[in-house]
Amino acid sequence: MKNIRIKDIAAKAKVSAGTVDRVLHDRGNVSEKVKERILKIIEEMNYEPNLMARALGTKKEYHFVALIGDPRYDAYWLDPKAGIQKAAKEARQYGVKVTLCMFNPYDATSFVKKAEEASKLNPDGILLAPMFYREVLPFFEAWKKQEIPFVLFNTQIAEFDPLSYIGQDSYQSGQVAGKLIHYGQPQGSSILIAHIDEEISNSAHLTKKEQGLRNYFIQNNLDHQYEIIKAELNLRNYAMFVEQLDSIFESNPQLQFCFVTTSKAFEIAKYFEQKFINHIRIVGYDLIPQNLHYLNKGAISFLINQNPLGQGYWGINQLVSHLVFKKEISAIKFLPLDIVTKENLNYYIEDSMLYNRF
Amino acid sequence: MKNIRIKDIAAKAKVSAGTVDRVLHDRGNVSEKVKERILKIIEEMNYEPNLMARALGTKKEYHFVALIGDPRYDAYWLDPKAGIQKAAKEARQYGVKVTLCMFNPYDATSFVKKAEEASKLNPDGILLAPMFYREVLPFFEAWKKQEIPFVLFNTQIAEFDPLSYIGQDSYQSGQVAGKLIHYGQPQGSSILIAHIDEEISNSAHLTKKEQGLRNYFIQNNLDHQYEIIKAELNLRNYAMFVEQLDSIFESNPQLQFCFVTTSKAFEIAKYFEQKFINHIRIVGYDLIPQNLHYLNKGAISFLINQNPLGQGYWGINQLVSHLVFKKEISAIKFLPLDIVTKENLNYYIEDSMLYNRF
DNA sequence: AAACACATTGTGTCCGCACACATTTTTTAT
DNA sequence: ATAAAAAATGTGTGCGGACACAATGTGTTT
Repeated sequence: MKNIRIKDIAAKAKVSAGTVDRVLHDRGNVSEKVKERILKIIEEMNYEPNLMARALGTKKEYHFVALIGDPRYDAYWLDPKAGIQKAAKEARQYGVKVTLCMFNPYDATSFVKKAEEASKLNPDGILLAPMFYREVLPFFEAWKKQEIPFVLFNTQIAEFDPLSYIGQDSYQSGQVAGKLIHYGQPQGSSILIAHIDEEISNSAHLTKKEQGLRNYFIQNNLDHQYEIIKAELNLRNYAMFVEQLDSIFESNPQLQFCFVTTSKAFEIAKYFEQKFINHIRIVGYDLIPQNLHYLNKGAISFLINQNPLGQGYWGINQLVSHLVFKKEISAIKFLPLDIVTKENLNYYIEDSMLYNRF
Repeated sequence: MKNIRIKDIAAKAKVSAGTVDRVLHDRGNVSEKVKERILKIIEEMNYEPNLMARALGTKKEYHFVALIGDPRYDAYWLDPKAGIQKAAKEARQYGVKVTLCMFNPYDATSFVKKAEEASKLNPDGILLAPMFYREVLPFFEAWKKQEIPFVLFNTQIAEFDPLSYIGQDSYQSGQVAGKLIHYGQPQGSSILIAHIDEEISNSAHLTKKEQGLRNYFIQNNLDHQYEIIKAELNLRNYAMFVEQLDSIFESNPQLQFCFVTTSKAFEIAKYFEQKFINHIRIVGYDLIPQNLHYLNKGAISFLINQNPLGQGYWGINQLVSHLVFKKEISAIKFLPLDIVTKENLNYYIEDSMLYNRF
């Protein structure tokens, strides 16, 4: 049994293909009676359009904008960028163009400026990492009014229903970190939670990671065995950063673990290296080169992979699926919480990430 | 600038589209001179065929056979089967049909019988899990003679170059297990390697996993701190299975870890449950329901995910990519060594993570 | 009843490619 | 030199869908 075509439906309904087409696209100019008959037949025959034929016939062009951090300020953004570009390349032959608007991830003003640029381009869809909560809200409203669908990634924001959110369950990643620490030291331990280099008030996901970790111990009735110390650190002033760490580790000699909620675990590793500290284990996020360096040296025990490349890729992919192929897409797409260590690292880098999962 | 079409190349080369087409498909009947000219232009203009138009235009039907284990004998095979079926469904509209041939994974004769069935169907391609090394070799030869391309998955066999191999690096997964054990007990420990329910002589991957584990400790100069005990166990006779375990744990009271190289970690967990043993940590393979039960209870610490669903999916996908879309495909596709624990489990089983492709 | 507006339905072409078939050019045989 | 065979090249159609446009049909106005 072959696939049902518009022709087949037209034949069964004793109308022409054009009429069926009008019904399919709800373009009107079809009598109620015929419309219902056709609709019923479509239902019965379980018609599914041939997406390739559809894409082939249409010459509509789609223009998407990706609003992401600029890798020149933070190398983390190399991966999302690469993922976006890969998706853009694949979608090019379907008439999709993607413009990158890259902001300074440390500067809200820059974000606003680039978001304005993005708006001015009047794209058919937007993919963005809404790093600055306060600043992004007015844009959400504007895009909604203009009916420009947008997909969020990297940072979850519940409000203002986007077309889709791609990212990780930050809370759950904190739980994973809890497990790794607990498994590494079942008798109990002293843990430093370090939020490095991101404004915590504007970054809900950092708090979620922290909560996930804390709740792991509470839920498992281990909270009296594990002491948790929290620190917000900033690298703008490196001397001060070191000073703060000095003070923390001097006053807490019993510390055995360090959980870094941002991609800056390597900074802690570097500090340990300089101070000849090697008894404190580090769990962090993101497979950026500096982190990998210390992962391979054994200074970092585990990294939780947020698959930034995949996030960028699937972000564009969602836009394409929805707008070009008019497929149903899921409103939220959690990527797996990959536990990465020196031994399985190879399979998480490169663009193998795109193929190896669905 | 739009995509280059055959027409564009034809115009530049001052020939007709038909001639370009002949060159593209190497169908001959083109003079050397013209062929080279066209080839050069194709190169220059960086032509990439429109795959949708290609798939649309051809009415050729493809018939693939998937030769896998029957889930009725071992629930492990549910996942590969599901992955294959998902890929088959997606590929259906390109004229692809997939027939499943499922053998009893504990019975080489059954494998041979089903492999013969598969051959008789004279398919355009075969995806198979070559579980029985000796028995599968003659089929490889036959298929090669018949020019039926085949893709291997699940079990790696180096010889008889298949179109592609999909699976895990078994050796490296042993290394991961080593890391998990070392991290959990840095001072050294006593480890049981359990090969359960598979004939080790016919399953090279079990040995590779073992080697990976052993070498982890050797490479890190820890081999004098970690004592490794090896056991080959069989579940045909459960009483004997228990007896063997009894004897092992009685004579090795210092055991702290158990590394199960097959998907039968839950059998060890069950045994521990019955014997009220809870100080020995288990690392195993495969997210099958029984394993997940004990993972959630905490009896199993980690499972290494072989992503069997993905293996099935990508196996069919490779055949489709190669034969239907005539894409270049990689000869080997290692899937990541996912470290799965209770806390990140959800993201490896939900099929909401089955990303849509376009 | 003719003229017209408007609602409804049908027809044809294009999208890019593959392949069958038609046509032209070149080579070979007589 | 000419016919026949072979090689090289060109042309046309269909795949399934989208959409512009053409062609009906229906009802209203004068």
